[in-house]
Amino acid sequence: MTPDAMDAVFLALGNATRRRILDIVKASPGCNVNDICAYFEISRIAVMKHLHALEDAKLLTSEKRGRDRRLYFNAVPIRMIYDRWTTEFSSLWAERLTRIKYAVEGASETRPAETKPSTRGSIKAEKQAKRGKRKRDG
Amino acid sequence: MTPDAMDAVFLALGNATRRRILDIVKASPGCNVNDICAYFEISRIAVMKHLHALEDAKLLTSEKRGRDRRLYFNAVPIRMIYDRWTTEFSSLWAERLTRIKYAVEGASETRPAETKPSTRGSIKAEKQAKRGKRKRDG
DNA sequence: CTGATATGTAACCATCTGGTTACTAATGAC
DNA sequence: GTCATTAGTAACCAGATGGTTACATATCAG
Repeated sequence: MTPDAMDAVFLALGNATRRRILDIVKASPGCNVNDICAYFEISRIAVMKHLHALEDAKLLTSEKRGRDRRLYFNAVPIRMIYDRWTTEFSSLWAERLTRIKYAVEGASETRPAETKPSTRGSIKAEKQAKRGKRKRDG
Repeated sequence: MTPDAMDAVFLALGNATRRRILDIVKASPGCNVNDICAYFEISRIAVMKHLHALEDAKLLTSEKRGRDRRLYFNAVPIRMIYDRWTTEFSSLWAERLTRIKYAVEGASETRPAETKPSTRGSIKAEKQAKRGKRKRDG
């Protein structure tokens, strides 16, 4: 799953109205735009923008049927994130809250420090000031 | 999990830089702000804003230690969404892609229609027009 | 055809987002 | 104490987001 696709999915889900729309379409597949509008106080155009966002994220599919646009829920993107998380973070599901414990109790003096800080890039100044001295290594 | 909390989590995850930051902190718990900055070309202030967003979403915790702010990953919010999805959408994990098939093949004449369209709210006009006249006569 | 319904498009506006620079404050090393 | 380092705050800016109104098009019911 490309980062852009992921952005689209998370951003689409990052709005309560859109999550509600998703729930509604999931509950009544084949409904049209006005059906969705009936649930909200915002304008039809606003609803359509939400629908576009959800379609961009591929969380909804739609099909033109006469005057209507029929809407359907699509679980695939959620499934893909689900899969990523279950693999990516699977160890954490096992650990549960142990990371919190670590953060509070375990971290006193040790600093695991960096893993691969590549560029040491400098925006303007700020990092230029660092050139002279370096410490904390020996 | 409150809708606002959910918004915060999804919006925090809806940005590739923030997801990368999350990965970095997860890989090196206890790192400080400058450690994170070393991975990016953007300014430290921009990184801090991302860190604030992640802390708002409770995806990161931090602890002030001398000059440094030490950062730790927190899996709880992701775990909660994970749990919501596995229960909320569990049937869909079974169905897999059948909803797509339905959308393309199954939906021909039937319209499951609404489930509880409440208000029939009207923003300004648009829905007012549904009772009386029309204007498109010129 | 006439007119109502359903969707689509365009232009506008306020606020949020993600970035910047400039400056301030606290702490650690010598 | 002095000064570099780390973090925080404030003000600014371009572009995205989420909302609006006005208008346009397409289809369905007579």
